[in-house]
Amino acid sequence: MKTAMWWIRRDLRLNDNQALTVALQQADYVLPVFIVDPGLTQSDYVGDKRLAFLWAGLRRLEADLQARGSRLLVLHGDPVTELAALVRETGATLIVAEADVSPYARRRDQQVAETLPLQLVSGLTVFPPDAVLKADGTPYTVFTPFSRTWKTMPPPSPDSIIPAPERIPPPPPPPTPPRPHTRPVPVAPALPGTVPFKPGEAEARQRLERFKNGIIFQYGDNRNRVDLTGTSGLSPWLRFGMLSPRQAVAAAWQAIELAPDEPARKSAETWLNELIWREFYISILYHFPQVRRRSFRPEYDGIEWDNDPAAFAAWTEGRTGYPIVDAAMRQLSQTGWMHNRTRMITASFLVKDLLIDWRWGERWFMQQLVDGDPAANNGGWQWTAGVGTDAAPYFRIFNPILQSKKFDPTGTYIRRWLPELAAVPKKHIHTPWTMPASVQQQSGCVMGRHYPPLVVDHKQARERTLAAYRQVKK
DNA sequence: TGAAATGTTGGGGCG
DNA sequence: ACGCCCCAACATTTC
Repeated sequence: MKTAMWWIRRDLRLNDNQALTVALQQADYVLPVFIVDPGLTQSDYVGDKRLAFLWAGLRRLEADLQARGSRLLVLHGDPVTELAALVRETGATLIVAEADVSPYARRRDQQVAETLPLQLVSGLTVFPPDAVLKADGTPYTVFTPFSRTWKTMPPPSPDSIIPAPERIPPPPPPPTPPRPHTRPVPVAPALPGTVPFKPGEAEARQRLERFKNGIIFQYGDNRNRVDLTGTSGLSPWLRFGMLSPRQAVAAAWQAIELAPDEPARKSAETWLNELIWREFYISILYHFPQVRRRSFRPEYDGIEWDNDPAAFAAWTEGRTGYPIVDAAMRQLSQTGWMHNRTRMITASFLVKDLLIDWRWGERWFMQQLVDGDPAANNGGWQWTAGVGTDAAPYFRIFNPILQSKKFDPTGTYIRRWLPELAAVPKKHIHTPWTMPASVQQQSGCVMGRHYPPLVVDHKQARERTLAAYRQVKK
């Protein structure tokens, strides 16, 4: 009788799980195992909020496994060592895992595969990165042609989504007692009260269903409005595979077909495009792993950044004096999530107003975001900084005041995250420094006392950045 | 998935 | 009546 391990990494789901399916097909017993790898949990690019979501997600997965006659084994340590020991103890002849693309994950899996029977299975994306290539066999570096080819490939239909197995047969108890370092999921700092994410695939499916039947049809108009619920909000679940990309894409196609009118159809297509952006950046990280450390266009690594630690602290703590930036940075540190539009605004502000290396911002986002994903986060930052694939031209600089007026027209978002501005009149909400002294008194928001002065003047900052970028251009 | 600077046009006030 | 100027509104170019 054959035992396979299902090595869980970022596929915390029983539905539509290709790795689990392969393990069940190829063995009589399946042993689900998660390894708490200090190389990951103690990285500079990880933070409490994402870890807490992961631990809570594992507990949920454990319950789902127990309902199917199985259990979750959680090991702590180096994956190569732990898996080798576990193979010895259980006599497992196969380890199945969903392939991952980050340089760390690929190095790790390569080491495991040198000595152990590791089989990697697709599932992180709808199509594996090797399957979406230009006619000459090289990878795309521009989004639009990538998405065109991607869309010509057969989409996942609703009935191709693999249902959760009814039973996952556990291996017979091992002859030796469990090793002492086989411990349960770390009792993590519970999710801070303000982090609004309930882990698990049931929650993910519910949210997808709700989104698919309503919000998606106004996505085109509302997705950029930071004061509305216009986005899917599914990123934390996608990040840990509590929702499979195939499930998301199948839902998008369904919505496209069921759309009542043309604008609704366009809206659903726009959301599908966002899912394709995710696949694009995963493909970029796979084919160009060096982007993790360097700009995709290396000439831009010659930029003379200002990198002022005080300015960086003002940015991280949400006290730049620009309300839209500060509101977003507080939303991030309080909830572990930020609206996509404000991700662009705050990123542009760090790079092009403060002239701070985009990697500083990339790291901070990874430390704060529950949905922090190396590929998408890196791609987004390089895009904003104008140093990446298909990037915004370097001279495309967001004006934080105009962006604020456009995408938070009533100031609702600002007031939600910056209570000190709650009573500031609409006229001044995007530019509180323009309040006359009497209005400052009335609204209980005195500049310099209740709210900080501007850390930089946008107009001057813009000129400085254009000069710095021009410098390396020539 | 930008914004600022510069150019063009045309209506209206006014001498 | 007419030309001049101002400037809003829009278009184009530039960063």
